[in-house]
Amino acid sequence: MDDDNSEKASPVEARAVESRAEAFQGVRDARRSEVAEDYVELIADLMLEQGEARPVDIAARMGVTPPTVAKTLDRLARDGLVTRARYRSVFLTEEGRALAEECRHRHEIVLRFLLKLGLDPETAERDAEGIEHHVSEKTLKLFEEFVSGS
Amino acid sequence: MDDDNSEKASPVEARAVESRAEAFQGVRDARRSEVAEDYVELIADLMLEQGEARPVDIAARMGVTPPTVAKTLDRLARDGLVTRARYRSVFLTEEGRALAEECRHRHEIVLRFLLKLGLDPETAERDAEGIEHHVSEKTLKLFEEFVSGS
DNA sequence: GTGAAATATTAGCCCAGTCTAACTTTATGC
DNA sequence: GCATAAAGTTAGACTGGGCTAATATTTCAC
Repeated sequence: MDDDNSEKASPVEARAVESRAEAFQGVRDARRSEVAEDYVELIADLMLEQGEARPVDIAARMGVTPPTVAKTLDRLARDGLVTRARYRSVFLTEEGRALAEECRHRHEIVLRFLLKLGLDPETAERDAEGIEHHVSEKTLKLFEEFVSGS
Repeated sequence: MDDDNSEKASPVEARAVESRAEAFQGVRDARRSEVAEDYVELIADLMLEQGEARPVDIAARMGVTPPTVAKTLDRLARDGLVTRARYRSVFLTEEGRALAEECRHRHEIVLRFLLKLGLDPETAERDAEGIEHHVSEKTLKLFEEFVSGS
């Protein structure tokens, strides 16, 4: 594979290694914010549907237990995405609303893209949920073009 | 939004909630195995390139520190994906090789798909890294068709 | 073959995200 | 309006995945 086959890395190789490492770094960063994005998106949905976002409903839709929701909401509050009062529903801050809107938009595009590609709605929804957090702006743009194109 | 606007959920709504919860559950499952997949894929690459996979090289390419690699490798060994001896390179088990091959295949398809869509190689590599773990068999099939088609 | 450099490991810390069990508060039915 | 049910919280545990600092081992140059 190498021109020298030993461990003295060429500058070109070093650059490739670095770039690869950055890619993984990026994926890890995305992972960290995934849960937060899922929550704010869901909270926005619930507020639309029911006028408020109750932890018990968040738990049901996320498929986790209420204590997990509580801990996560504390973190979101700490990070300025939601406001909450004990034993009350949770609400989005301005920042939270903005993030939710951005996520909804991204989710929408990815979903429509998958559907246009010919995927069944059920699978499209599942895959979109996982994919949406890992799609760069450039890719999203291409997805958008593909959806509206022809 | 609702026909009744109260909290007594209809069976249809209950089904939707359940389905949503399962989707998130699936994403969480995928997240759990992502790191393992990245490691076995990388180990396979390194063995091809250099004949062996050393922790120090894994660390460099993953963009993490050697202790993190050590801990992860222990987990992979526990899960039967790699074998290792102290102070020695790591090797894939049969199961690990199979997983690596499957990942390589998936990665390849996702990457080629993104490139065909018109994405630049750098971004395509980054996005593929994140997306590949969240693509269902059905979607992969569609990607494959898209790549070979026309 | 020995000493320095490179590599690998261990110990110990942190945070996120999940859980169960136990407890508190709020909401509801009668 | 009170008892009970529902919802929310707290406490405590576990796992994964990251880190730094310190230690152990191997490799390599000479």
